Amino acid sequence: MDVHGRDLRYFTSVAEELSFTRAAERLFVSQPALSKQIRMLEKQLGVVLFERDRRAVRLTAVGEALLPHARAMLAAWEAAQTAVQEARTAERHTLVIGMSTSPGRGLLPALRARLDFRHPEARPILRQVNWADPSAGLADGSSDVAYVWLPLPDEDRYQYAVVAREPRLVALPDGHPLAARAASDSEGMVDFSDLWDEPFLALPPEAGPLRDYWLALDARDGRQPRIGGVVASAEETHEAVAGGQGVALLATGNAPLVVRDKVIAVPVRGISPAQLAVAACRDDKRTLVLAYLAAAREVGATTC
Amino acid sequence: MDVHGRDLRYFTSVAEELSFTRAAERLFVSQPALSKQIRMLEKQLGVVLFERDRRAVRLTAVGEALLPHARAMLAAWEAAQTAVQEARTAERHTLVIGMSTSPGRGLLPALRARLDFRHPEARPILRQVNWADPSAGLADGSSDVAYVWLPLPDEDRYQYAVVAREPRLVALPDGHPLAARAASDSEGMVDFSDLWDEPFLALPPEAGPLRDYWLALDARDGRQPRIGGVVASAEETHEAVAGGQGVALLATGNAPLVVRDKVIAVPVRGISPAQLAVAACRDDKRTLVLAYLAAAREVGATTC
DNA sequence: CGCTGTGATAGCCATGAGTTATGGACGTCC
DNA sequence: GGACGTCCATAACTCATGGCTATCACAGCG
Repeated sequence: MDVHGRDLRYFTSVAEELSFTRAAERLFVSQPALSKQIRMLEKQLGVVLFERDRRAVRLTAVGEALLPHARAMLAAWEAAQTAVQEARTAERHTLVIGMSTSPGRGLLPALRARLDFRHPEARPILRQVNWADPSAGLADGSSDVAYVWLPLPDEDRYQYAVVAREPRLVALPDGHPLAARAASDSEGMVDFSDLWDEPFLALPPEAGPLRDYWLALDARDGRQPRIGGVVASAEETHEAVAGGQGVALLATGNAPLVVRDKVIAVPVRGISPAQLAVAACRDDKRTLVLAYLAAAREVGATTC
Repeated sequence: MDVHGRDLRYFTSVAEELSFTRAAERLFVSQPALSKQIRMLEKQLGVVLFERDRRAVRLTAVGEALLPHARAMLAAWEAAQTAVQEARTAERHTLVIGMSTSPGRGLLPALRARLDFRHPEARPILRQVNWADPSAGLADGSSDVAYVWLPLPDEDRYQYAVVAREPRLVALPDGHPLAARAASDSEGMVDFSDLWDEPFLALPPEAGPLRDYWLALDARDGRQPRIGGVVASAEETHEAVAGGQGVALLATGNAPLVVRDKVIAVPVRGISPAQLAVAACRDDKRTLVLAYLAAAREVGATTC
């Protein structure tokens, strides 16, 4: 039914040398082994491939018919092997970088430059992941490294480096009463306690602890937040805030993505700053991944 | 180094089914066997071909790269097999008919018709063989059946059927004294004893007993013949006789090939008639060979 | 909770591909 | 003409491999 590639190699060698002994030493096997294999091949095909005269070995018509096919298959296998190796190195040099929204803040070019310097062969690929996955693709392996907001669910499964630490703002419709209150504040801020009764836009439930974090559950003294809607992208957030469905906490660096038209953002007193990190799976020891994390640590040291 | 075709089959099956279990039953092997083989293939190539998630199996980028090559090789093997089978049937239907000179006497068409009747698929091929080989290619296997003159060297190696039995003539230059003697003979013949001292044209030494036969050694009472030259074809014989190098014995049916211009042929008294046979190797039991011999026997029964 | 379906693992066995040693048929050389 | 060398085939053995069954671990589902 099938052939072993080896048998084809043996066959072509004997066909080229027209001698079992010489072919055997060219193939680095013993002559009886070669004889036997050729016999097995002939038996399998039900034909005679070589005419073993006392003094000479020569191809039969059938052998002649097989030879070009055998050569073609061997060449095809060579090609297949190189294709596999190429795919493998391409894969080794590819780094899939997951992110929810563009991390901005000049982070991507800064890290890219550091990666390029150490690993010019690297081929980083940027990948947008829905906000519903707080690990930005790490959890299901679709990203090698990712820009994530802390805290991560299952945080001990990951290794990470914080690259930005920024106060959180609240996004409001521009006519909102709290906007005026902030304007009258000495620092232009609002207290989070003033937001307790506001309807909030939340991440999808799958986001787990991250959803809680952006609702600032820990700063509510045990009170349940009112959920005004679920959003899974900057665009949705803008629309929902402008439409009066609720307010939403934002990292400072993300404000430009949401603040326009009828939406403003105001700093909030009494909640912890947001932390953006570059993360990877804890057990991932691949060179490029570690290099990207190292770059993140360097950049993080200067920006935080 | 090489692959077993089976592994490629297994690989493509799993790639198509994206399930080891289903692929295994499609391949009529157990699921563990399939798992193991795929692992071995991956180990051999040093790459991961499938990503086995708990719930799903999918091709890696490397697997994707291998798949088309694997398919191509399987297709190539299919093609190779059909090529071999075609060559085999072509070979089975081919009958190489060896002959020294054209046997003439209407034998070829008569036998051809009988062969066609029984085996319309047969593809007889006529092959001219030098007179130096009295077996007309049977000895070295280059002919399957052959028109030969008896006696054959190693006669027990062959099976044969006599298809013509004819008096032998002697070819002479037209001015030769024996031509006149024959003309005055009551039966228009010469006695072989009259030829004892003539120079004879002989077959090459390799022809063995056949050379002796056409020198009619047995009718010389122990006297050695004088050899006027060596000939290996009808054309050479004509030239040599016409040129006076010597005389030569001929089968009646072959006379037309030699007798023209300055060469005549005269019946000889005192030597046995020539016997033309169709022969094959004794141990050759192939259908077409036996059929041709049977046809020869039928035709021989009517002509002898 | 147990049931089902999937892939991996373990242990067993037959086969297959390799080895060395040897045999038989020719050529060749002294 | 006998000794030897060459070449392919055969024999006997070893060990890896490909197959099997039985079983486990885990996820999804009723």
